[in-house]
Amino acid sequence: MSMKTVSRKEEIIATASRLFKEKGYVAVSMRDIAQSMGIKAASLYNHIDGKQEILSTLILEVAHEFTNGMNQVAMENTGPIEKIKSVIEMHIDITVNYSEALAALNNDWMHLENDDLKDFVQMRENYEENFRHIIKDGINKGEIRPRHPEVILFSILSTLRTLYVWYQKRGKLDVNVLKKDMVAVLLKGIAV
Amino acid sequence: MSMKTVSRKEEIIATASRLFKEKGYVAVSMRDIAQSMGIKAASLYNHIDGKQEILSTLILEVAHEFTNGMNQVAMENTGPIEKIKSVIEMHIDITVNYSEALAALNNDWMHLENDDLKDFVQMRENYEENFRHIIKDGINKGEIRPRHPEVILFSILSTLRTLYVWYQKRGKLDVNVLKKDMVAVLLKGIAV
DNA sequence: GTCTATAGGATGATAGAC
DNA sequence: GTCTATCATCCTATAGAC
Repeated sequence: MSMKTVSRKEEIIATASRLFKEKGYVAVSMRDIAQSMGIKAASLYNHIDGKQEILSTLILEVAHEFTNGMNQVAMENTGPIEKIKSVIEMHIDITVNYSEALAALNNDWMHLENDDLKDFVQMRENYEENFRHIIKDGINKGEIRPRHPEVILFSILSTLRTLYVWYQKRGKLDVNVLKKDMVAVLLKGIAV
Repeated sequence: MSMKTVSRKEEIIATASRLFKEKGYVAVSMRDIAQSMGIKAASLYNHIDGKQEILSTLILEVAHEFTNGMNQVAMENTGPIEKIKSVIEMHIDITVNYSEALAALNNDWMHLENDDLKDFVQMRENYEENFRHIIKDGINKGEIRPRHPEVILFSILSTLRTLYVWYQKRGKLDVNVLKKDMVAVLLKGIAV
């Protein structure tokens, strides 16, 4: 039985995530990150290549989680409504597990460079396209109301993507209550 | 009959808004803004006090719009559902009119300083508190389903606050169609 | 693995000429 | 109202001692 060993690199990335969440990637300096760890900025470079590597490691790890999660849902042998329910729950699970990294993913992805940027944008487009397909399928099968698919897609995704902000602020609601209410609100609306 | 005169200061703020939307406040330099206008950075200071003034002018103008809009809705002599409908429509109207400034309001408000920051946070809290009150009132009166009020509040607000991203990306849907579908989706959900 | 020192460049802002 | 020149400061990153 061994404790999980947190490498210095992982520690740097975790510290940076917290700072990025507060001020954003560009406004956080290597000195800020180092100071938060009680060392000097130059020491960081013994463990990482540079500031960019922190950002791309942080973002791409979570982006892959979303991509994998969505691909699994797309392959489920269930109906559209059940799939959307799965997407919502998957999104909530990832939010809870990676809550610190989600700010950078949502707000600082445009500061990725070269292939990292391309990969991220591609994954994001695929994700949305998968979701869009589920919604259109649901409308065709009469399980989803015939509203503009983009409005439905955008409405649900906005809520899910911003969840990390509220999940922290509101004293961490119970995950199962959150899933239940969120699914109900997004699927059934709020009006009686 | 005279054309609206756009002062140099307004031009600076409009240019900055566009740049802030792409890269964020911190990543945009005074040189970037000046170059976009075809002048040198030093010339900007003849019209504005500094970079901070651009940000605070930009954000606080829109923040006041939201505050005034919400205060008007709160004073309406109607029921909770009608009030929420009004909030949604008001939010869409402001999004359409100030689409360039909303990125900074949503993503860069933390870079405001001193009283500007305090004022913004205060306005935002009041706004949310007004909205929360409408929702709780609706639940009490049986017009809104008895879900966790924070989930309802967060779900609607997230969608409305992110609208500016989608409104631009999706080739500017017709505003009235958008209002109708958005109200329907948020109030009645998506499931048949 | 951390330090000090520093290179090399970008940044916000000012002074003063035109 | 815009320019050039410049200051003081901050930034990422590297070199080399310990």
